[in-house]
Amino acid sequence: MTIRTRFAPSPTGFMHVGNLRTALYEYLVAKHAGGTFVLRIEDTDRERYVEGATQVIYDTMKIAGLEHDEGPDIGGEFGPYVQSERLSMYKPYAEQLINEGKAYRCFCTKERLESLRENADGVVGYDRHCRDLSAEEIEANLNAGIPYVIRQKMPLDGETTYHDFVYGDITFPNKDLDDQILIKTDGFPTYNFANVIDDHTMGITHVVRGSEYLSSTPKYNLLYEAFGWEIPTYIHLPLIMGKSVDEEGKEVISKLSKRHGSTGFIDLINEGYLPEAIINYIALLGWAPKDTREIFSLEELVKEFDVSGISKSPAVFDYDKLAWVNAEHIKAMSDEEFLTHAKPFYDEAGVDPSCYALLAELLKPRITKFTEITEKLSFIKNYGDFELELFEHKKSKSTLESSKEMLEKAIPVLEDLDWDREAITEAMKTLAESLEVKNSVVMWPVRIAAAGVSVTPGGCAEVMLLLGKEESLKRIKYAYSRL
RNA sequence: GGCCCCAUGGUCAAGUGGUUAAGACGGCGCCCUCUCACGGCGCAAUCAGCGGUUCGAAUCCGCUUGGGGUCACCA
Repeated sequence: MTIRTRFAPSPTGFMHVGNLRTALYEYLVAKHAGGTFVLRIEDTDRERYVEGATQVIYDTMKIAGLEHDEGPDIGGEFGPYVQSERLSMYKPYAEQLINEGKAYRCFCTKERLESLRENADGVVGYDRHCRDLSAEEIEANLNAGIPYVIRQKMPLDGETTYHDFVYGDITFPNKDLDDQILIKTDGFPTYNFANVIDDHTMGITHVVRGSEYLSSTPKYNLLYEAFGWEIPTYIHLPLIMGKSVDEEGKEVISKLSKRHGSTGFIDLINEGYLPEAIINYIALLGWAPKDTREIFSLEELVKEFDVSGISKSPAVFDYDKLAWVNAEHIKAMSDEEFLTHAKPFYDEAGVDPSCYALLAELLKPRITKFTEITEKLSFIKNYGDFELELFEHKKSKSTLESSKEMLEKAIPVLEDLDWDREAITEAMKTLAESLEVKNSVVMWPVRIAAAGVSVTPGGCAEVMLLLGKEESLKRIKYAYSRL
């Protein structure tokens, strides 16, 4: 039997990383076993419909690399894959249940249900008022055109146990199960009902979803049983949590949501995180490989993923670790790949194309996100009357006096030099040697004079290479004049 | 509040009766070094508590505590 999993998002226009992580695991569960990954759009809530939101889902899946085998855009033999196009098929299933005495029409008004809740101490469900209406009453209500919903008859006693692949056996008392609504007044199915019908008719074998569904799963199973359908394998995932601070300034941990900052996939991308790094990181939230490896490509995850590595406890989303994973992916890039990402920032910083190779080498170990390039290279365009104290550096044995002397000696040397890395470095070392001082005594002031800032991505030779011979000498002479 | 789930350092986590309780992020220190990184080395930091079971518990059981989830004509 081939494994079939599905990702069933609602088109809200926003792909939360929690949803993406669920999609990723669904993809991995299927692909690791050579199975099929299905995309289904759950758009039954007409009030929440957002224009273009479905496209956001396609785009996100594509950027993330989670390509589905069946879906609204590419078809498949179990279509349609958009719930709103399947609307006509749900009600007959519910009516079948009514005929078999497993479901019933409920004519209660919303007002009645609300008052039911208001009068209760705690939170209680429906009082099953319409469960045993007589045939005459039903007939009369129907003839009077009173709107109704269809509810499932839950067993009144006993308990329901189901097995989850990661949480094991879970048992619920049946009396706590509400007579859930299957079909709404408007004739549309509820999410839970449509889900079961769709999963079954689409041949889904493994239901992978967040653990917030743990407590509604018995209801799903009772539905499968009512129809006599085979119950799928359940794989519930630990929740992704976020840290935030409440009104009293206390740190609280709760299900990751918008209040925790950038939690949308696109937000993260805009902040400079790589899709593959995000995928890599969220794969590690709630799952651990058999060895201690942490950096994976999607293909490698498919190969290494194993359901037994999924943990049960919630995981807090850690931006620091995400940043580290991102940096690791950057370091592993080829120069060509690095350039395609860095190019926009190079253009902004005013980088000469002849420096691309050098920059790849300099920047790869120095940046966590590509967006940091702008700041790292700002010295190329910006140069002014920086504080002369920058020339003083205790460890490098550099002082204002020594700096003045070193620049004076370095200028003529630099002037008739072939402008390449080896030459510059060697010349500076030779100069230091001839003056019987440490390398740093000459290199420090030269670098500071050229860059105008104390922190640069590279040493004096690299900085001057990025600036070019003319600009470098111009700056150094100017700095010398200020001393 | 009822029900369900969870519980190893600040965070992610390995561990399935006998280990000096891995590893990673972050933090701190040292080395390398013309700055910053990278890299290398090292340090601090964890089995929530209490009872059992056992020759022996992070590992099994119970209770307590703590955390989370869920209780819609939303998905």
